[in-house]
Amino acid sequence: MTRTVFEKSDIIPLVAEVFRELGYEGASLSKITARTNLSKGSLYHFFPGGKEEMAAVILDNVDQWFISNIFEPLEKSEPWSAIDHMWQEVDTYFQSGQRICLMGAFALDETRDRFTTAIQQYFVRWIEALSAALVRADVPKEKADQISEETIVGIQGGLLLSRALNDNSFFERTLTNLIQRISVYRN
Amino acid sequence: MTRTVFEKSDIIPLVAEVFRELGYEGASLSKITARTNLSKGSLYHFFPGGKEEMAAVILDNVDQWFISNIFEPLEKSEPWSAIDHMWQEVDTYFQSGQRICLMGAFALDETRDRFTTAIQQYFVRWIEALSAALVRADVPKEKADQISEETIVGIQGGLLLSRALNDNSFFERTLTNLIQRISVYRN
DNA sequence: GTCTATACAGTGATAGAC
DNA sequence: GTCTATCACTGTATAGAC
Repeated sequence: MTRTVFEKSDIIPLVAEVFRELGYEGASLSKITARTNLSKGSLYHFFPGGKEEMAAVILDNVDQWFISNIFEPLEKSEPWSAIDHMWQEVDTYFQSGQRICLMGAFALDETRDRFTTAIQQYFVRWIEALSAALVRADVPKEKADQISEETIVGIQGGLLLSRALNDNSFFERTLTNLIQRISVYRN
Repeated sequence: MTRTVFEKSDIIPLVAEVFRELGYEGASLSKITARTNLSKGSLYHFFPGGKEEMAAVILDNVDQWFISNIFEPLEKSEPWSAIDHMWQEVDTYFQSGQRICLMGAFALDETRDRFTTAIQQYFVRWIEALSAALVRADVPKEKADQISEETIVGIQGGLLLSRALNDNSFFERTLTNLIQRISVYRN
């Protein structure tokens, strides 16, 4: 019998999706085994620290993705092209609002206290990277900080309400408004 | 031995706080018995439907509170005084960002699917009530809808980030910005 | 590296005494 | 209306065969 052998990197996105859909407490090992087609034994081979390690690795993975695809461009590339790029990446990453933000979801219950620094760093870096880009685009620092915070607030709030209302168009509408609002500072 | 006899209405806020802190899955009956000083037997006396009924009753309670204190004023009172009143109530209800929104938290995992209509109705009514107030304040309907959505998005996103960053000042800052933004339409 | 079998604490829920 | 005792089940985690 042929058996598909998985690498850890193949499993992570599968497990991530379970956490995303069910939350930390809701993502039971049985749900995870069902989704990955891996037994508990195998899961513990990859993640000796169990469920908590799985979540930690996944959060790190999410963070790395955002660093590569969003934060570093904001920090290094030409500001407005990086910002334009951010909107595209955000829209596809969150699947137009059908996918939630794991960092945000974990922040809303006591799961936050397990992963305090990971969650905090993610949002701090996002806000600071966007603000820095705006500053490089000649927006005054104080104003840039404010717009950046409002933008990340808008993205997270938009994702939440998109799910709460079960309305796919809601997140798109939120993004459109945010883009319009930030574009005022374009020359 | 004197025993304090509880009424259902006394228990609800205690149980609500457990759900708020731990989420639906995290709020185990043992945590709830500990917080209420009531045995499982007593809890099932008040809530024969168990945990799901507890959450449903609590969500209904939250909804009723918002209807009385925020939605109806927005729908009936002088628009700008109702909106001013909303900001005050929101700030104290969410304890300047230290308390999360149960409706929002439940929306972010599969708990949403247990309470779809309750969550949906809450946010729909809030958005529509605020928009209606703005329309009565002579803001064009389309613009009013947009501002209203942006405002509720801002409140929810602000609550989320306030917790994620563990920064009490964040929610206050968000509220200040939202108030400033909406006040542009004041005459 | 994958599995099955198992341990054992905790889960939501019920029965029945007081 | 409150409790204790107990239920069946699921939770995370581990041991050890292959």
